[in-house]
Amino acid sequence: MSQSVTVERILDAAEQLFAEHGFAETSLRSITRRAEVNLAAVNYHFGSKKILIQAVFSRFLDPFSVQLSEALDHIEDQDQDQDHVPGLEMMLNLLVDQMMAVKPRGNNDLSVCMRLIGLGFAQGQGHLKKYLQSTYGEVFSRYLALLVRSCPQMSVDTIFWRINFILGAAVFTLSGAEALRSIAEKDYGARSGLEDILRKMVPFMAAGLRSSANYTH
Amino acid sequence: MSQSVTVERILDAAEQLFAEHGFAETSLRSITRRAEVNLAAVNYHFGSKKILIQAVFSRFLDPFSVQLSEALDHIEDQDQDQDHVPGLEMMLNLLVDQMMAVKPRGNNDLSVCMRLIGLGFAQGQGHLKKYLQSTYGEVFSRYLALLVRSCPQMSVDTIFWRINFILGAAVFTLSGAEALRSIAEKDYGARSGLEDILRKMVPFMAAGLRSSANYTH
DNA sequence: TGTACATCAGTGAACGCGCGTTCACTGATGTAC
DNA sequence: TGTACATCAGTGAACGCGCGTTCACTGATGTAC
Repeated sequence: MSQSVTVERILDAAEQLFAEHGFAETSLRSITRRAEVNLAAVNYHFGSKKILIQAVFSRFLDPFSVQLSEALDHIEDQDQDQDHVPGLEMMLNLLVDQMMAVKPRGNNDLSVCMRLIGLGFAQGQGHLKKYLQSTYGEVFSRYLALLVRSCPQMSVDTIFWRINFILGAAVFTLSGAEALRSIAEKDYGARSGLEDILRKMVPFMAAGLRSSANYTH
Repeated sequence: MSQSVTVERILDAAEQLFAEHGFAETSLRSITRRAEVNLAAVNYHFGSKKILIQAVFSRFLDPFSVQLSEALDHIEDQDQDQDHVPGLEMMLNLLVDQMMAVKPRGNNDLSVCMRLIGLGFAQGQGHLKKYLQSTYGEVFSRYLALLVRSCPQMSVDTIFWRINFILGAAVFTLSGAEALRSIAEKDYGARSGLEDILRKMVPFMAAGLRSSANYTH
């Protein structure tokens, strides 16, 4: 193995603990205790806690962004040939497909990664936002451009805010997905997988994006 | 004044710094430095950092929840008399009205409070979620019951998830409202107040809640 | 084949620092007699 | 009116603790001659 087993153990433990308690609230001592490795190993392999946090994101975002990028290539190629614009639901489902397809590791828990994304948006950690922006910003922008093209003609302002609304709905729901699923099961006995939730979002988002009336009060 | 000026100074400073950096990342030393009060004053007046965090929320949520509760009383009374169900847009706009109406303090910045709510959802701070649930859960449930009644007939499962989607859109957008507004202004020169953003959400949310098709893939 | 050296993963113990909290104390104001 | 005591907001300095990071070191493996 090119990567040492210690590195993987640290990343596994860090991923779980960050998702449970947040970045600032998780100490290197708790991570190395769970990983059953020496405290100094984190700074030996990663250099600092900051870089460890970024590495946790890279491990699942790298394969995801590569796959998504290829899917976008495919769509752009098709468009050039046939000159047809993909539907809104198709574009949203594409993202769900890509999320479900990414299986970087055996023990990978998608909802843990979702929770990390949610935390990344909310928590301080300015370095993390800069890192995510500079590393994955381009793929994200490409997807957004295609999504906008699939929306009915509307003002830049309206599109801008509605994209933020759907982003918020996704991040919020998925970062709390674990908890929400158990509430749903307890309250009315519905067991839903992560994919079910994502698919439920599609018509909601499509309808929201399409809604015409700027309701005047 | 019944409340000492020191207490207000601490709450003002804590509110701003929590919103900027998060709860764990903000030290009592930085709060008391900005408030220009003695470090020990926090523990003297509040007892602990935990209770200070809760007090910051109480200061703006208490007046809000009282006003909202009165507005809900009014709607429930009207309904009994006239037996008509308020529209979805009306219910959503009601919430915006209440948010804009609450002016607990002169220097109050609504977007700072919104950001705190967003952080409260995302950050660890288990004690905070318990506190918010036990203190404001009842008003929230009452509003939700009325909102559900205004939705077209649909399954419990669909309603449950869609409520979470709109909650996410609201929390996410408002907690980053300050940053998003400056991006919008820089990118396409549109200046929008907080109320503008909230009103833009109404048709989006109404359309999302109403969307009928459970799009099959 | 044997020896000297380099590289590298990992370790144990300590470093200095900033944290939330505590405590004995001050000084101003109110109250009882 | 004067004195003794109680209450209360606020203070300065220190407490012990857990934090991220550093450093000298070990022991295994690879490489050169």
